[in-house]
Amino acid sequence: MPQSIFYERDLNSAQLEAVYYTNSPLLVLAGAGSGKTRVITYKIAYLINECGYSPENMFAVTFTNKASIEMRERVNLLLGEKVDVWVKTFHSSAARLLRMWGRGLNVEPDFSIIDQQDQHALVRKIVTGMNIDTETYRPEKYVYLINRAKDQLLSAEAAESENFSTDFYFNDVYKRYEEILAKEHVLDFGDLIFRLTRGFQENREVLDRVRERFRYVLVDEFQDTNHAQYVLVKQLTDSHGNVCAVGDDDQSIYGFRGARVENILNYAKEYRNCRIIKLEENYRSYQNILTASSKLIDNNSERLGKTLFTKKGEGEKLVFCRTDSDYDEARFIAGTVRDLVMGGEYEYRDIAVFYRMNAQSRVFESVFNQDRIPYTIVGGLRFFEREEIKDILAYVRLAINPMDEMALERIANRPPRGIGRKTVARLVESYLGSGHSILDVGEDLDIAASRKKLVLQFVAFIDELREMINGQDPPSLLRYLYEKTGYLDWLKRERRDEKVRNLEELYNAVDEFHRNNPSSPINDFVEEVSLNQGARDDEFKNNRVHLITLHNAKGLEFPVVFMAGMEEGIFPHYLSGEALQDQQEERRLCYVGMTRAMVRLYFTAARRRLLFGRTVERDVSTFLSEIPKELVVERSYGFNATGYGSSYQTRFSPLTDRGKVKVVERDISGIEVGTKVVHRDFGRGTVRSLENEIAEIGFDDGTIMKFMLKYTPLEIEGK
DNA sequence: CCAATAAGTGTTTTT
DNA sequence: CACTTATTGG
Repeated sequence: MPQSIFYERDLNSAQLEAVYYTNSPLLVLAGAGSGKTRVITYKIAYLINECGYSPENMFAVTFTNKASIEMRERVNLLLGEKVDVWVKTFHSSAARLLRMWGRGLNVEPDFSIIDQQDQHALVRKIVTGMNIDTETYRPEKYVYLINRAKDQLLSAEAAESENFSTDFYFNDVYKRYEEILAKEHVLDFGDLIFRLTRGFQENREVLDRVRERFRYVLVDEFQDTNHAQYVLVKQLTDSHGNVCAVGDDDQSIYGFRGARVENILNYAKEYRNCRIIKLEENYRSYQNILTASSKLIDNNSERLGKTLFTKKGEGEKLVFCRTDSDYDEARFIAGTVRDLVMGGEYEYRDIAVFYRMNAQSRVFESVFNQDRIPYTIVGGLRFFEREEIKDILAYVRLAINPMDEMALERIANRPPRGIGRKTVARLVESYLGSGHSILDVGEDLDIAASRKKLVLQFVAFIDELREMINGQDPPSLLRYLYEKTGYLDWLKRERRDEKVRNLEELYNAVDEFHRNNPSSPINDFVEEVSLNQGARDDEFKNNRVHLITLHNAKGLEFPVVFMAGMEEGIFPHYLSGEALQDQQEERRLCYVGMTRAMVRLYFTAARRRLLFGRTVERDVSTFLSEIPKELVVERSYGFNATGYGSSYQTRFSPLTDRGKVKVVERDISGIEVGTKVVHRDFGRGTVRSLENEIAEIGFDDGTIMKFMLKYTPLEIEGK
């Protein structure tokens, strides 16, 4: 029984119009914090409850996994049950459709998906193989160009005839790259969209079937679509025009991966009768934050132009603090976080620190650890990008797709089993090279007998794994894989404790996947992971400060936001390019960051910063000079400042100095090595060592910290 | 033929 | 700093 939804109560008039309007294609220009997710979710509910669409007719597409998870949750909440609405990222929808239709869309149904790391390794191999100098002809440049070509729906042949790149070797590299991918049944991220649009073009019946199913399409963050994605949306909708795109040109921050803001403009032109609705009331931030961000973004030209307003009051002034070093910057933020939380008004989870580069998170990690401030890093070195995880998954990949040479090369000798580079090269040459899979390797293999035995053993194991995929449940398969390969033992022998823990965590993830999807084969897990869907979703459950890149922060909001590293060269980043387009994209990124803040917004900049092993001096970011002075108060921190400064350590480190923490000695009986515990702020973990009532605890997310048990808010799990 | 060690080099943002 | 390549020793 669908619960009743009070559209008039929950939505303002512009939002309401956007939800109710169904007569033609709709473009919603939604300013930051103007309730765009609300519009999309209510519109889905409205279409289902009032317009006769069924849930499986709906297709809502987003860019990030985070956004899709959140939207799916909100749709389910609104409709009162788990419904079969497709809410997915572009890439995972494309992967799913390609798998569903397989050869109907001219792809091999067993294809593997490679990420940028794999792409890079492959291109490097190609370039080396061509005997070109990798210094002057850099693999990362070719990866970039290939990806951009695919965003433009340009095959290797088309790229050549259209003179896509003037690089001397580009066309050769791209062609060779495509040959290898085709031979190995491998697709990269760009292919997922490219091959789907091409498949639709070549097989109209399939496209018609898909259109019959998806009768209404909603696109979130439309300003981030690239050409290929734009074409895909058109293919799906131009027959019926049931499409609603939501976006904000001021928040376009993915130009570097082919996103085109112009799509927003073209959309209105190309879809005749397109209706445009602007959402301009901001529900998130106080006026000062809104004014400051508006003034900043005013410096960009070529905007569609929206005027955001809020009914909230002025609110707090923004704060700017210049520190001597990056460490002081982190200490200032840590101290302020502590003050805010001690003040009782905010919790750790209300606070976020934004930065331009992942590398900046290190200092925060170190200082926050010292100061016992619980934090979580969003993005960064992702769990599924770690070496050991990719190794194990490569075994599964190879078992699923025995043509996958990249997977083979990755794990043939991990753990070391006497199958080195040369031997692998020979295998590749005589089998994969001639269209056979690794499973075809037999006695006729032309290498020394001792080595041949090793290879045949390895092949037999992969074959065995392949059989298990259908016969065994994923967790058992994984456990068997750990043991039979000796991978886990190898790591233990090498004392790579963290990697061992990560493999245990991988097992847990597979186990959880299996519980949630009892009938799904491990293939589905691998696919989720390949598309980075497997991101742990418990991030928000724990009460922690969020450390997050500006790009990852899009779509989120926090009462308190720190924007760190506001220094020329870092933000705007010195590699972002001189072109006006690039500068403006950096400014939009700054705008995105600022508009995440609800109540308090802090900027920090360090005079000196240790970057890549070198100390560099930097000026304050020009972006700060674009914000009206009267909205900002300056705070100082450092040797000459009062209050904080170099005396910080002695003043702050014992918690009791602050006078606000009651010290109660805690009962520590029952805690020993191996005990599973729950920390008030840090969540679940296991005691790794215990000495003089000081315990070292390894938390589930991999962080390790030491605590004096008497003073630590710790419970034994389940007690 | 393979693994461990030393020297050298280029550093964004993400599906 | 982290990651790749060159060298040496097993």
